[in-house]
Amino acid sequence: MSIENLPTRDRILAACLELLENGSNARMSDIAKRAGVSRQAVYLHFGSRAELLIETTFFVDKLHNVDTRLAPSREAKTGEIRLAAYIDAWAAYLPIVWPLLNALRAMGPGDAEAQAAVDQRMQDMKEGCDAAIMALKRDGMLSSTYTAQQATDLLWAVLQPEVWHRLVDTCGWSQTQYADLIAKTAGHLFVQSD
Amino acid sequence: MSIENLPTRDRILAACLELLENGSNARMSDIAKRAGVSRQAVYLHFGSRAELLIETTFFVDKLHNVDTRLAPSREAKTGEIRLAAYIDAWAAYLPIVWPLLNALRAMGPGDAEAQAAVDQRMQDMKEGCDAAIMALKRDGMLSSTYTAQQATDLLWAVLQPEVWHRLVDTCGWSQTQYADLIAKTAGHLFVQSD
DNA sequence: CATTGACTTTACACTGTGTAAATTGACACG
DNA sequence: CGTGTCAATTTACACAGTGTAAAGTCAATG
Repeated sequence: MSIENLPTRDRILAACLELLENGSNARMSDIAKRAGVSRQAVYLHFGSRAELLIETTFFVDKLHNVDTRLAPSREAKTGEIRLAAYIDAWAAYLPIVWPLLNALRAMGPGDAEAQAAVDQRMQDMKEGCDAAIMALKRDGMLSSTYTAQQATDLLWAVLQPEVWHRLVDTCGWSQTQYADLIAKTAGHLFVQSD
Repeated sequence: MSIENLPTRDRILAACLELLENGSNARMSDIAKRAGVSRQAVYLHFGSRAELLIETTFFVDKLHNVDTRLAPSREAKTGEIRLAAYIDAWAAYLPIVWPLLNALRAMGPGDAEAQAAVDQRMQDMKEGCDAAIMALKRDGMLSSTYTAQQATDLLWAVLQPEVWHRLVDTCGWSQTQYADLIAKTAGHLFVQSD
């Protein structure tokens, strides 16, 4: 559709994204073909496949107004609401980034650049976890079961994309089931039940 | 050490395992070199790299008496004990299989054989989750928060190797911290607190 | 008209997997 | 003793995919 008329660089990014979302093979030549451009042209814009994939993650972020999605969490009055809102936002974001994170991971440990990009994403996500847990703590609503550290780590670990993928893809959970049940679980684990 | 004197096939398996555990590159030629054998000899015993990796998982299973480890869980009197014992066994097993699962995953979606092997492992693990949850239910000790289905899925998802890896490797949890905290969490989530 | 920039075409180097075939050496069997 | 056979070796090659290099095209701009 709108994939035409775009500047070449964006057309390549869009093509890359599209192929990954389809689960199709996304070799450099596939992406080039899809973008209607020669394979070499791709290297004119991106130094390597890893770089292209990484740029595509930023592309998709922009495309979906990622930071807007975090507003409800940031503006939450209570820790409890913040936690729920954060999980909600992340859950909605997961199906969008999954193909990219997956492709980056699939580049294997050989590609340090790709690995680092994934780790960075995860680290960013952890900040959100930390903020939510801290908000809970501030409210005196953090369950005494765990230290704040542990709670953050645990929440973060449970929110790993692979967990989402297994639940949705293998267990057949719907997107809303995932979001609801994880939110419920996090509440159960981390929110002080008086 | 004992890597010598073994029949060639086992020497190859041991070499493969050793390299993966080291986190070294485990290309076919690396493995062959390590085993003190020509690269072609490896193909004499294993049809492909995927096959070699898969056989190595079985090799490592035997090496660590995997089924013995599950005895405490199987013989548990109560569901609560069964759950704890199962998590314990799995937690101890994780650092052992991790390098292999990782290598198999790293073969990418292109290699269906490798993917299937990982999925099979995960499916086997899920049976353990199911058994534990069912034992809890039988005892009338399954928390009413989730259906048995949901509990099984959730437990299974939390026990994903990637979760373990992130907690231990990125968050710096010790092996025992992981085992204890996950057990505690599972207990908290799934065991009826009267 | 000349230059510049974006892209194309063609060609090649490199890595890693997997296949094929001829060769060697040891051991076992008649 | 010879003969097979089995395991492994050596050498060679095909193939996919990434990345590099260089020359050529074509349109827009000054």
